[in-house]
Amino acid sequence: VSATTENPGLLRIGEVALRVGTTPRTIRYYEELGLLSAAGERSSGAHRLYDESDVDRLRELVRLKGLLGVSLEELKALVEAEGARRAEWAEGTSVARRREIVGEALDGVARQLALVRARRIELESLEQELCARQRRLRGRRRELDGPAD
Amino acid sequence: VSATTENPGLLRIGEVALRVGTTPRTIRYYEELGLLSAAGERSSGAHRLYDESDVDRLRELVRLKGLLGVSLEELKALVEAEGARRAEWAEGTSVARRREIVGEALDGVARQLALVRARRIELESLEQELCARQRRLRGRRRELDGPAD
DNA sequence: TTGCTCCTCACGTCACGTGAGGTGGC
DNA sequence: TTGCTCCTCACGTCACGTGAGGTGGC
Repeated sequence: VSATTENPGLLRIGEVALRVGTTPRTIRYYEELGLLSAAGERSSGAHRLYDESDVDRLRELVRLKGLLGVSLEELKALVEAEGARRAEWAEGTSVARRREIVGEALDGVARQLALVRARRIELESLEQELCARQRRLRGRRRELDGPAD
Repeated sequence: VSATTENPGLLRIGEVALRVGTTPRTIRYYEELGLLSAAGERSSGAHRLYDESDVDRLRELVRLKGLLGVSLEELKALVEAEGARRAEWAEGTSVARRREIVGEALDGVARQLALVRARRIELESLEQELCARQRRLRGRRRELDGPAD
């Protein structure tokens, strides 16, 4: 709820962890691996400070890691490739190179979609089985409650 | 492909791992934790032998662990509770007790369904976002390929 | 006898959790 | 000054991976 007095919109690591649904330890670990930029310049030993864009980025990392089921190393490669494409695109380049960039981005999206769809299909199958068990159990409960024959 | 000569339908740990899509190390670890019965009696140092029902049980454990996202300790509690209910049911008991057993089973199924549905909904949301990105990228690709104005 | 898979330690790894002891901003 | 959160080691944990050295069945 409270931030630093002189830095209006900035959050400390505990607040960020709360908002994203993770822990300070995890945030420091991701920074150590190079998944998060090092939270601005920081005199060593000083508190880390984050803004809203840092919160968004972290939330997306946590989400992708959980839903795609990839390692942190794979996740880092994934977001770095995406970042490199965006940077090169914004920098301005030839139409031929832009076509390549779009192609690589489409490949990346296709790989992620394959992972997500496979998991969703398996989850739906398990969900159907659980629903079937639920119906059978409710049937048994009705039998036990009143065999009103 | 080959089993032991004198024990017709039995499989060794490597074959089981292949069929289930896991590793011998994981199977031994699950046995150590008590998730798998100790693969029959075994003179110490002898090879572990499994039948089809062991394969099915292991496959289900691996599947539930991956899809529910629970720890092995939680998974053990889950399947042990289920086993205890089935055992007590088969043993034969009062109608009142049977009602309780069905109620507990329904609670367990409801908890698993909640986990599965939450994950499925999050996956569907990510899938929609990825599809939207895919459409935008395909749009850009068409623009780059031929601005046939 | 030669390979093959298996066995049991036991140390390594990944993604953090959890104190230990200390510093910094309201 | 008192709490609070923060800091940096650094060891612990969970779910295995990975050799090291050895035994057992075709």
